[in-house]
Amino acid sequence: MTELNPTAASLLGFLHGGEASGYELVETADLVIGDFWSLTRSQVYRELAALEGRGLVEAGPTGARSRRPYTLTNAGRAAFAAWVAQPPGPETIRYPLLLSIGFGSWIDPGALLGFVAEHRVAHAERLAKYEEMLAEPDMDKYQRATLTFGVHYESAVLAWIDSLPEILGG
Amino acid sequence: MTELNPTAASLLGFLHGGEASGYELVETADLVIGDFWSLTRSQVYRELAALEGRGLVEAGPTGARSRRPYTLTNAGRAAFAAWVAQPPGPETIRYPLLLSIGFGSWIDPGALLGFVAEHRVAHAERLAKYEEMLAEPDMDKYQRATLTFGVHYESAVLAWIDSLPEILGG
DNA sequence: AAGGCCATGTAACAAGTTACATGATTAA
DNA sequence: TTAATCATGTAACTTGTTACATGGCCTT
Repeated sequence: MTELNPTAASLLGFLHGGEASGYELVETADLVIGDFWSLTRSQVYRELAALEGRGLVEAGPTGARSRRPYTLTNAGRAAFAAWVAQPPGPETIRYPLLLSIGFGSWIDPGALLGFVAEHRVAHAERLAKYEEMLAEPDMDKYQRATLTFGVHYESAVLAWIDSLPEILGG
Repeated sequence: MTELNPTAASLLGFLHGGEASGYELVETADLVIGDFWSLTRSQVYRELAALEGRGLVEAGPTGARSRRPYTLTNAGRAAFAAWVAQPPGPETIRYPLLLSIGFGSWIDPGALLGFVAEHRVAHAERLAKYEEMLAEPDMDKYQRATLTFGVHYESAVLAWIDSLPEILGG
């Protein structure tokens, strides 16, 4: 039994909440883990097909708009349980802005600072979003933990951005 | 002329420093951008082949151990210049530990904190490494800027980790 | 001169992205 | 009742990963 990849495992995780179509799973995943685990529609459909092939999920009868509702099987529940018990791997970050800065000597200084400024806006917005969400008092402590990561991360990025003029300016 | 992807563009960037084999480029890239732009050997060879096909690099005569030294062409230099002038895209993060925490209600609490603790060690080490590197007085300001990101990032992760017992413990 | 290591590269596969297709709903 | 929109999915392509192959180099 080949290992589950984190994307497939997450789908199994979400299916614990009851049946869902691929489309709905994408929505849920985007909302719940999308900020630290990117995935796309096509991926989800492919994983669901693979999971069905392995007997970890079952598709119910096709409904309107060719909606195919998936449910967990017992094997799927077991596979998920085995997966969550494993230690998670290291994170990967791919940060194009850092490439721009790393190759900054080939860029017009004004343009470079412009890139950074534009970038800053998006981070400030996400930080605000996370803080707003955290204000919600009755929230699952696990989601609170992941949101708190978001706050720390975005704050760090903003602090770093604000330190750049001093580093690059001189 | 299709766009360059950031990996290919980075290779062109490094080739400004003179000829290099694929192997050497992997080493350089790992060292210089590896912490925020992961890439693998196979990718590099594939990109080099593609770049050669587009006339952006040229392979010199094959040497010992079938080493193939690549050099930039003028077209390559131009393509790189065009690429660095573009605004960089958003970063992507994939953080398996956050998945574990998000699905934390299915994990034994002790095991979860164990995962976190193990993770913490790696981050503390990287933070120390970055700080040590920054102590070097005569360093390119662009590298200093990217290293400073590393310091902010790792510090944020550590602070977040240290806040977890309070969030999850209660 | 034999054994192990290291530099170099390739091939096969898995995961991720982009662009497209289609048939319900809903709103004008 | 037609047009717009939305839910749903597929196909083609690009990127990323893992595992393997090979032959020069160094050490004893």
